[in-house]
Amino acid sequence: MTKRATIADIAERAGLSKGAVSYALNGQPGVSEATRQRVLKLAAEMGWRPNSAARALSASRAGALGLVMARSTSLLGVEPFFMKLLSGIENTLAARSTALLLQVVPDHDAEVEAYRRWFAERRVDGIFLIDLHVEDKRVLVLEELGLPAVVIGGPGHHGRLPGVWSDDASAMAMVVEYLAALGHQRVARVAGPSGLLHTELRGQAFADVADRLELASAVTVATDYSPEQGAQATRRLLSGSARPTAVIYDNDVMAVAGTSVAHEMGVDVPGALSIVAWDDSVLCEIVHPPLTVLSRDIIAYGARAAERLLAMLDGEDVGDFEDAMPRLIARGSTARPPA
Amino acid sequence: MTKRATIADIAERAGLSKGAVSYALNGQPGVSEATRQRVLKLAAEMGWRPNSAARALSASRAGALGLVMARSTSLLGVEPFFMKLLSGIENTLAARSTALLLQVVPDHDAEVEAYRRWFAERRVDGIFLIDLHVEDKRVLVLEELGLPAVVIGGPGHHGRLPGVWSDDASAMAMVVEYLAALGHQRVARVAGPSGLLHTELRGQAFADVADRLELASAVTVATDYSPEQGAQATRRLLSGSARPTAVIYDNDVMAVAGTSVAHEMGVDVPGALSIVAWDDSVLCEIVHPPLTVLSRDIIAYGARAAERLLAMLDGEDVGDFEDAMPRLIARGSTARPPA
DNA sequence: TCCCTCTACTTACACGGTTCAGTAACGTGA
DNA sequence: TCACGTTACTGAACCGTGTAAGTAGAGGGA
Repeated sequence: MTKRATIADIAERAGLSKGAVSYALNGQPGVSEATRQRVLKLAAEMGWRPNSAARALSASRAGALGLVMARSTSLLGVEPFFMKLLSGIENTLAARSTALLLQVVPDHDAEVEAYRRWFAERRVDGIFLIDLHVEDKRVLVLEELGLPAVVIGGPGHHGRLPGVWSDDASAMAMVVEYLAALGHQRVARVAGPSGLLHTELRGQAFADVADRLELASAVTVATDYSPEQGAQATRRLLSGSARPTAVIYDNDVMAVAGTSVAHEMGVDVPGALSIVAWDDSVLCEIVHPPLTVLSRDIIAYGARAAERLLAMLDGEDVGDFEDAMPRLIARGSTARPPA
Repeated sequence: MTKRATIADIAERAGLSKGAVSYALNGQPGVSEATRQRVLKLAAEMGWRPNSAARALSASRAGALGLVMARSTSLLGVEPFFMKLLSGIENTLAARSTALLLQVVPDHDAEVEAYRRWFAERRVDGIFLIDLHVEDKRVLVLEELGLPAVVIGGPGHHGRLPGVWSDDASAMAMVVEYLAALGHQRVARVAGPSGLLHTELRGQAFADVADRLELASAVTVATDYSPEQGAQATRRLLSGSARPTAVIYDNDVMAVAGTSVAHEMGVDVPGALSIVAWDDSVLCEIVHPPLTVLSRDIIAYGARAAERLLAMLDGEDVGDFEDAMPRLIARGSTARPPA
């Protein structure tokens, strides 16, 4: 059982007062350079680390940020997106030795409840808000509480909170233009849940570009992001009379599920059907054929969000941030449509 | 901007001292029932919640538990296992309003560093240790620090810390016996990283049961759990002269990757090759054919671990816990071997 | 010599909750 | 009437840091 040293212990060993030791440790003026070095050396020897509770109490700063994931248990963890985002956030936070509090809840009501509790208990200094919805009530709650937050998602619907997003509309245009250039006239889209802002933005962009390019058909099917619904949507699309020759999936797991359904129905990919997945992951590379994807650096994306939230807590006036546009990585799942 | 009430605010409004209010709020004797009700009502009205830092400082208890994930970025988030485990842990913690601190690091050295920091800063009261290795140095560090912890993994190699595990050896025996009963004589195993305890336990069990059943061949290929290596291992196995007729994969994503490789090489599943995946997920259900799996209730598993860690912090003497044996769910990927 | 400034500290208090040691007020039994 | 116990509180100390305010001593200029 290791003992944990306090400032008082160091002060006693150094023959100084607690105050002087505190100044020395925090790089504040008020102690001589010789004393400072002596104190720092002593503190390192004794393995001193500030007690986070004491510091939080004194500074009225928790030294922690919070992230709540509202996900039904069935959807949980099938998408690599979150773990990558978390990893990116962590990289930045660890460097500033700020902790991350995580909570998994079933819905937005529970999420709001978690925010209120964290706020009232002063557990966190700020929040990462993910899965932004259209007219998202969570934004209102955070604004009302005055709890600093960065919204991962946008543009729009994030109120006065700074947002971080990637340009989904342009990316969607790029994909559809690419498919049209290959000769596809009947393009379908297997979308995420309809309340989600980026689902709506992509949907709008999809309709706009299909209109502009005068495609013969541009159908959208809404899902809950789960592979089951992705498979089901694919079955429906491939069973219809005017079967699409290309399908764009809103996430990687649905694209993998869709590819599997195509096999099952004897539809050749990419000979008879081209497939594009939004967000890359190892999954997309190992299915047969490997999937053409829209790839983002999600880890960097998380890091950007964390940097902005930290800057916000330092009193900086941070604005919105638009990440680099997703890259289109063509693999084996896209080709010219059948003649 | 909502204001946060303190005990002093309540005391003033109630015309009492801070001490009396504290007794009333915590159900301690020393106040009349009438006063207690008045204080509780006032506290609810004012939206009072204990300041976690103040309580932590006073009680020398952080009110938080920690979990560190040591994973290389490429492996990150492809396995549904962790999110389910987290969800199970959270369910239990939320009920006791204990927070969970999460950190993602690249390796065990960084993980140990995180433990030391959390301990020195008094940020957490306990730790969930995951991915137990053979002769795991993290166990030694936690024991040395005297930081309470529950080890998710075992049996064995978890020192004096309580462990929570599922009976992988019996499960492995069950699967191999099932395959042998179908008529398979050449069974292969695509395993996880060799240092991991459950990889070793499963490997030992695999060898034992193959021996006992006098199988013609029982090869094991080690991987890093990634779908790439799963695919590569499958290619090697299917290219050899004495090709196996059944393969057991240590996780779901490698099994999916392996199925894809079989398609790519024109090997029919399950006609020419049977496939079994360890740990179920939606992924296994949506590939073609759906995979026969070993299924565990991972959410419940996480909940059990959390309950035990909380009990430990309450001073109870908790022992080890062996979870229910994984269930074998036969789907379309297993059949009699070719004649 | 006196006064002023600067350095290098010390002292004291605040943060918000818990808890221990009093202490009035009241009832009770002899 | 007094000793005694109980109830329902109050006041103060404590947890470990951070920081504003105060102070001794040195040094310098007139």
